Amino acid sequence: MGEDSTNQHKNCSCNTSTVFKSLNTEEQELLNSKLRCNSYKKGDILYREGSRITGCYCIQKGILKIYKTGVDEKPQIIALARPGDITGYRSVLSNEMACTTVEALEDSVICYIPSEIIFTLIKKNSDFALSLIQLSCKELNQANDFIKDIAQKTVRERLAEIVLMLNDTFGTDTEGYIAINLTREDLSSIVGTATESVIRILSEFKSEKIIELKGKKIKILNKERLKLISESIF
Amino acid sequence: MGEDSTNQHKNCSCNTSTVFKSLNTEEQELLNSKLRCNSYKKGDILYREGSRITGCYCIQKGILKIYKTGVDEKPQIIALARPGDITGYRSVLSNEMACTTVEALEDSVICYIPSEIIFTLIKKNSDFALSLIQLSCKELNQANDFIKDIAQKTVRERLAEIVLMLNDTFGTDTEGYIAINLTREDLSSIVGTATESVIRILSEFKSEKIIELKGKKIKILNKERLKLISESIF
DNA sequence: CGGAACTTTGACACGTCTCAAATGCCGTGG
DNA sequence: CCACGGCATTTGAGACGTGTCAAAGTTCCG
Repeated sequence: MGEDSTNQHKNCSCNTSTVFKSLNTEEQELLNSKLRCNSYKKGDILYREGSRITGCYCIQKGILKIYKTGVDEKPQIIALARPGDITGYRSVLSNEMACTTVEALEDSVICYIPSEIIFTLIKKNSDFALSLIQLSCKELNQANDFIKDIAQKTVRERLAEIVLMLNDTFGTDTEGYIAINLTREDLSSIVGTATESVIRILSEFKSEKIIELKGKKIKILNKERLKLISESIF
Repeated sequence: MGEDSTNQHKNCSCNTSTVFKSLNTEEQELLNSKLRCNSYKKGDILYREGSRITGCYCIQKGILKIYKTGVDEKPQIIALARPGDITGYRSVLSNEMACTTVEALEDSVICYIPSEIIFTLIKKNSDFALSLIQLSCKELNQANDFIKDIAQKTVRERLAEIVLMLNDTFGTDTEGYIAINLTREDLSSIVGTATESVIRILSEFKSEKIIELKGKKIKILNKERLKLISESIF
């Protein structure tokens, strides 16, 4: 994991990623001088839950799946990360072991940012610190929303919601299919249900002409309907 | 709500609360000069989901219940806050509407801290900023853990877990009962289940001599057993 | 081309929710 | 101080959603 280690600072999306946008030129150069971009192949693990990490990761290309391991080693996907997102900052800033496992869903290019730089930038630039706070607050709110959903909604409603979220987050390819390849198992581990339930409900959606399926790919045909389902309105 | 508004800075737990511990004397005085302590009665609402808040709240005395409103107005409790905890900082820092409703579970004394002070302190003191980041990261991790639990564990397991959490967080009175009064409905809204399910499982625990019940009060008799249940080990 | 991993379908069991009704508790007002 | 009404708790019965297990079909990739 992590072969092809290079220092190709140019065009690193770290500089334009929302949390880093508050850095001035000098600080950006400091950041660039310490970055290290690595390539990962589909299935590679960036780090595992419980391991110590010494920096955080900014995605340049690819998609990461971030999960916690539950009962019987069953994974619960907490988030998906795409280019521009950063991960690992939580454990770095709290100086704790990683609380999630992070795995590449596709071949990816990821920038490694050593902890010291993060701490230095927080000290130097309070706007950057504020951006980080806002980022974690945003994620916290999303997490709390999902707790509400998973506690109150049916699997069908949650699945509708997740499909909409994937569509908004990852966009669609030229044919209109959502631009992310998730196994049914991954999907079930996001929704918080059994793989078979995801399969059954997806084919219900299909026969109701709400979505179209081609292998792992999903295309939304009736976004309005999906939205109503996700909001428990029939 | 919020009668008895005074400026009794003395002994305000804000100063010793973890996030404020990194302030120097001068900064603490600045903070104190802007605080405003209010009393709230059981059932009072500090603020509602969707409303704009202009500061955050530090609990001196009492317990707050923090919840989101879901389908059919059904509340989902996201957190309970006790003396020393602060709430509302998330919406303040992101400059967004409140994403939760906060209600006093008991008669409480709460310090109001205007937004400007928080922003000023972040600018002046990067350690304070770091503390805030760490706080939100901690809450984020707890939220993610709970997502994993609610997605994978049974109601029985989650209830065991919540009872243990309440015991650790709020301690016990002289008789050994957990020092918090929650209705069965509140409990169900934390665990994410129906009120009747909470009642049934609590009486199971009781007949299995794992807990003792006296009205709303719960006393843990067999902590080890409860821990095993919460970890899906039979 | 072969094997492994993933997907799909069916049958079934079980946990949990819902609804309904009875009981218990508590504060209010007479 | 007691009676009342309202709210919380408890218990039961039944329905429904979801998880589990098993087996067959399909896709993917070396």
